Amino acid sequence: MIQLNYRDSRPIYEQVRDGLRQLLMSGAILPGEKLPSVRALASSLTINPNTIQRAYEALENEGYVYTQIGKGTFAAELSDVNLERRQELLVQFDQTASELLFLGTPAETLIQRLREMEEKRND
Amino acid sequence: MIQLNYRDSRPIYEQVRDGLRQLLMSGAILPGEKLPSVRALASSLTINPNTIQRAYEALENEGYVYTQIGKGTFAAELSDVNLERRQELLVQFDQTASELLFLGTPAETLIQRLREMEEKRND
Amino acid sequence: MIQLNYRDSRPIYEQVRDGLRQLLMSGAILPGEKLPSVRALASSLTINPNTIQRAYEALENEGYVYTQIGKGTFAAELSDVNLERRQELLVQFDQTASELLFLGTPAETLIQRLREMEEKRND
Amino acid sequence: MIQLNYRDSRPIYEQVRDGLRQLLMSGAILPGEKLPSVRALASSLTINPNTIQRAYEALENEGYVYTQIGKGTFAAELSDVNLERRQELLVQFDQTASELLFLGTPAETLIQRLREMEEKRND
DNA sequence: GTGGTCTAGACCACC
DNA sequence: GTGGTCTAGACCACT
Repeated sequence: MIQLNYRDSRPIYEQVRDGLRQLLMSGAILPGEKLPSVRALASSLTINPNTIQRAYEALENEGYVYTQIGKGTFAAELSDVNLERRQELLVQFDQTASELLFLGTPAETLIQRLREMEEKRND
Repeated sequence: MIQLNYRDSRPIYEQVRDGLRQLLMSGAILPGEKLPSVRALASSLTINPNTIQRAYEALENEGYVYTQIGKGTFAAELSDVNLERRQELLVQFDQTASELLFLGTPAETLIQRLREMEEKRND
Repeated sequence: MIQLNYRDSRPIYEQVRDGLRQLLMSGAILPGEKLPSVRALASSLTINPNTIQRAYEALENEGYVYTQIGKGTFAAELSDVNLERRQELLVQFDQTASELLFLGTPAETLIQRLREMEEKRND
Repeated sequence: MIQLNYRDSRPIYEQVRDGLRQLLMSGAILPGEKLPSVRALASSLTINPNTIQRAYEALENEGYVYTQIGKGTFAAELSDVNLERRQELLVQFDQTASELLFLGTPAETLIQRLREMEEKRND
């Protein structure tokens, strides 16, 4: 379900957070659906529950999930995702794209990639 | 020359690395040109030379600069920049863009941003 | 009657408690009037009766309602509301206001807000 | 320096966070000044460093402090405090004030309190 | 020496 | 059973 890479310099909770975000984006987990419990996911990834907890907390701050104490953690609606997160992504998009252009990547190459992603989403 | 932001959560050496990369990308430092010496830059930013050293090492690993022992550090040719770095950037581009699309950003918005960046580069 | 927000981090029983307090404050439930029975409210909100029970207990501790065994729960007179609750609110008022002032909010802004609330109450 | 109350239902890290915020607001810690190290404060309050860490993290999210890894945690400028925090406070102000008014507290009483706080700040 | 992350294990509040 | 908090103790990255 989620791939952890212990050689990666990114902390584990960030890898979990990003992996879950990916699952939410891919539609593998739909809005309103329950995410695995902290303990369940921890044992399935054989890491400590506290680490999962941090990942869930981070996703909640971004607006991707909400939690009901005593009930569980659930996928939120798209519209609930933070404006902050959106802005963060735009900044990152600009930085990445401008370096790619600088390194000689033709803008058309990037544009085509975007169009492909869009198509895939509409499948 | 380089703006350090101590409130930024990124470590100083990453800020220096990114700042220098920016200078290289903007054309402020041209291929073949000598970068300031480790000590000079350290004292001008009033930080530890070791921190500058780490930044230079990172840029060398990316292929943005090369070092001639006893001579100094110099800006490399574009074509020398690592394929790894290019790959890394493409992956990041895809991840960022797909999340933006997922969050409802129209592909056209991103494409327009790309076109604007390209124009700016050709000024 | 009461809006539950499952994305709110507050526990359900606090949301019920605050919602009822709001109804009492707005005059929707007048002193002496009977509140809905625990079971009725529970089924109307489709939550567990225990949760409603906790909310009613909390309001009784604050002095906002009183319970007659076998009869039901009733809205109390204003004068019966706990001094403790009043004290608690004053402390919170001071803390909140002083931080707002510290952050540069002009006292006049806060005073105007107070005057507007007062007017609304007298409608 | 900071008073912990183990009977309080608020978690310890929130009490630490609020206590520190108070110290920042009172001018006991000035912008740019270094806060005690995580370990130092932990041992002085005889609680776990992780708990202090959470408090510092929360204050950083609010914009009250910034941290330099390897250096320490420092008090930020007022202007860096989050808009979110400001809005949160306004909501709390309105809720508290309206309940106080409902309970019969004259608006003039609250206004006078505000004026006194303002005077104290200008000493 | 500083903050950041992680584990193991525990207890609590909520539903 | 679920998430939230806390402790004790450890290791790592950064300066």
